Amino acid sequence: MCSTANYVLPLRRTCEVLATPGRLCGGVSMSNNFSGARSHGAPQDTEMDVAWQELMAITELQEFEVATAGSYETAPYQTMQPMVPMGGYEMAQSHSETPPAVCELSTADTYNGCYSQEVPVRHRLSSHAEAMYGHSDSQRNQRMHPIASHSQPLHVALRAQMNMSGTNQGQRRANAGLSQDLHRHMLWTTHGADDLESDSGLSLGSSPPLASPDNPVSGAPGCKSVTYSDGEPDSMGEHARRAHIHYSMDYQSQAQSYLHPGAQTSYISNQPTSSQPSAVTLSMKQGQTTALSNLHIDSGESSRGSSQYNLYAQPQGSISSPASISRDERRAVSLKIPFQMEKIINLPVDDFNELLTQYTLTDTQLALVRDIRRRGKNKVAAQNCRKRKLESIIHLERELHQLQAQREHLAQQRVEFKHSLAFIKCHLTDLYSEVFSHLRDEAGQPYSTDEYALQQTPDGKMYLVPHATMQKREQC
DNA sequence: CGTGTATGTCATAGT
DNA sequence: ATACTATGACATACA
Repeated sequence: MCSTANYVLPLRRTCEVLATPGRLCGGVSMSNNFSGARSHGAPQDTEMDVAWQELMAITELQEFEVATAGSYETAPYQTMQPMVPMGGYEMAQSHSETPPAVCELSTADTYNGCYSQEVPVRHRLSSHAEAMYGHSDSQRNQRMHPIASHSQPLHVALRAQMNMSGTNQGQRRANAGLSQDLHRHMLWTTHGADDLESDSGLSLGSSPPLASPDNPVSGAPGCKSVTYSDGEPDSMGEHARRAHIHYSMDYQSQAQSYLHPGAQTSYISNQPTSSQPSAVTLSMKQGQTTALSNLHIDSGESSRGSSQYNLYAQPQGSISSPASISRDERRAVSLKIPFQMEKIINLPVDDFNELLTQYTLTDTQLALVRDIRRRGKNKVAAQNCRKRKLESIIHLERELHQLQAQREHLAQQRVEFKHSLAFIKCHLTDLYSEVFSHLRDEAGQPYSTDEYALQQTPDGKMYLVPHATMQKREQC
């Protein structure tokens, strides 16, 4: 067993730091943080390493080391501005894993300067982050309009997402699309409908196909083989669509008359002449925009979509005045559903059922009404779902930016700590040399740093220890 | 004509 | 069991 008493060299007091012979008291301005400091020929280097290890034992620094070593940064955000050097330190120094051997920072001015700038720098960092990402507190608390302030990254993210799903889509469309089309084709063939509805608006399972105006109800009410298709020629060309304008006008004026009784359209010509298509079309657009405004939850939406068709030969690019009614509305008209679409969709279920009891509806009508309700609710749900999705993307982007700013801040702190540590090491070296220079042996001669080293015990006492003894002790 | 976006619809799981 | 909601996937219109 090795004991301290065996190798402690009694020291004659040669300076004020020696309170008792053979021991140095903690009067020296050495911190206990460096209690493990020892000397092996080159005392500075070894002690520095120990001190360095202790400092790096700080959790935050370790974590930062890991984070830095991970190099997980994403390419799109590599363009962040370089870290702002702290005080008089250069960034190049921050990447030097080996502390400077020569203390160039051993002036109090430099040391103080290192921290005196911390607050301003933090402020600068914060401002920098806000400038980069627009994340002032006021903005954080305010609901962002999608695409407004993050249009580019949002679109990038969205595109990425859509592309991802699109890839999947492409694979599925080959199969699912084929099977669905086949399914539809069989359905329509079965029901004798030659007017294929090319989009997915056809209810495949929830209700039977119904009659269309083009294909007048081939069966009596309740006949399961009829279809409520509006006969919308989805698959026909624009020319063919325009050929249906006459029919559509009558059809929709009828829709206006009792689907939206509150928006009677005196401007609608029940018998539009082919010589006045433009004027009639314009009137229809305006009237329907008003009449249908209640149907669309999100008033900002255009009429685009698979179930709303532009039958009125709108000039290309003019989408500001949606001029179509939904397919379900036309279906409702064709089956003479005596309710407003808005009521069908938005009434509470009890009121809705009560409404149904007030009329005698055929199974076909009933099925259509329920499908209209389901589709209407689902449409709103889809709109909300997409809004949430966008907001979620925005939130994640914001979080990403905040984390990047935090990372940058931690990098700054790391630079600060490194330089502080370098300074402390230099200061420690100076103190060590100073203390050692004051020590004298019994003959009044100074101790050689090659033969002795100062060592501090955990209780703060300082000992002058021969190197040979220390080596033995290490072997114990 | 190909591509991206917006929207409606369906299917399905969960509430 | 029924109605409703949420969401992925698909289809379509449009720019």
